Amino acid sequence: MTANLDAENATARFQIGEVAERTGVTQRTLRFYEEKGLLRPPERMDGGFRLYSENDVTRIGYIKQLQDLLGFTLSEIKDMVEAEELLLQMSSTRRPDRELSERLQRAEQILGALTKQLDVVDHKVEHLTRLREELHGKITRVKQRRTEVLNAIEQERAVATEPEAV
Amino acid sequence: MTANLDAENATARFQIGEVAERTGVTQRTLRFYEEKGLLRPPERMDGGFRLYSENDVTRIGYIKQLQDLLGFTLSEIKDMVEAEELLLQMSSTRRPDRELSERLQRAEQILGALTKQLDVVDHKVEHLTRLREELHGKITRVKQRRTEVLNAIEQERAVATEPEAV
DNA sequence: GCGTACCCTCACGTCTACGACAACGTTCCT
DNA sequence: AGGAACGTTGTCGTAGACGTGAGGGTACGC
Repeated sequence: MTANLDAENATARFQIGEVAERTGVTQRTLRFYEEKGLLRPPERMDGGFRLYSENDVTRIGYIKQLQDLLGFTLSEIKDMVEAEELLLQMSSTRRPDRELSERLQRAEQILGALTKQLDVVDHKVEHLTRLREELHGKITRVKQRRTEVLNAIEQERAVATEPEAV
Repeated sequence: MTANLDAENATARFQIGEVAERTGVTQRTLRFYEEKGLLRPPERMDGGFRLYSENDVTRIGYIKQLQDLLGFTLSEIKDMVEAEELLLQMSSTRRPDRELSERLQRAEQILGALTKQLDVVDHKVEHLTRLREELHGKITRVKQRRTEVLNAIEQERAVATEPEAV
């Protein structure tokens, strides 16, 4: 049982400060995510310092995306990244066969999560494009009004400048 | 000075319960929005019951949109709806001229808010479409894996069914 | 004129997603 | 070996966005 040289191996590790800087989230947030199960507990140095992998860094970006773009709560995001986790496990699974039905079940589970995300994304895009149209309409109308007002000002100035003769 | 028969006049009024039901937000939330300046204080019946106009109802929907779709905070939304307010006032302004520069300034203000919104919408759409592509990719990959697993199961079954002769 | 459904204003509670210390240990460089 | 920079686990605080009663008034159909 070749120990746990699980997929990520000779890749670089970063400690929390660097990760925070690179991802733009605070150290507190990183620990918080870990505490909430959004990030698997990273490795530690002998002294207890956290060591994140490149993989973790991308996952953090993914979490931020789900949060900022889709407006998911952290507990929803947890489910999502768990699916992602499964996906990674599936891709790099070295157990060659056996438990085929289990692997199938995982695939279905991941598919479920992914299609759910896609659904949300599609809905959002749809609503946003609708909103975009509305905004466009409003903006052109306001611009119209603005030029009207500008013309009025123009006229007023002309009248004021003109010598008071009738 | 024809009293304040401001734009909304002989239109129907609804009390808070009905508005809550129609808009899908709680009564508490409606009062909260009012308290926070997101909704102008509605009229009241003699007894003090709130009376919302159709206009208010649409505005509430607008607020929800800004919150759910764009992820704005309520204080940001407040600015937005204030701009909307100005837009309505501008459209229905019966003061025919005078204060032209003021009207211009309002137009600019509204334009600012609207273009800001449009910016956010565009950014969101862009990011979302990118995310959509990623999801699509992942989904097809997982489906690929799934069919592989299904084939493997198929084969296993075939082997199991086959009589044990070599 | 009374019952019931609806509404009012406080005021405190809650949940999420962290921020901000305190008190203390670790690394690493010189 | 010592000190600056960095990290650790608590614990408490906070801002935003409401939820949840308490205690009481209002609308209106019968």
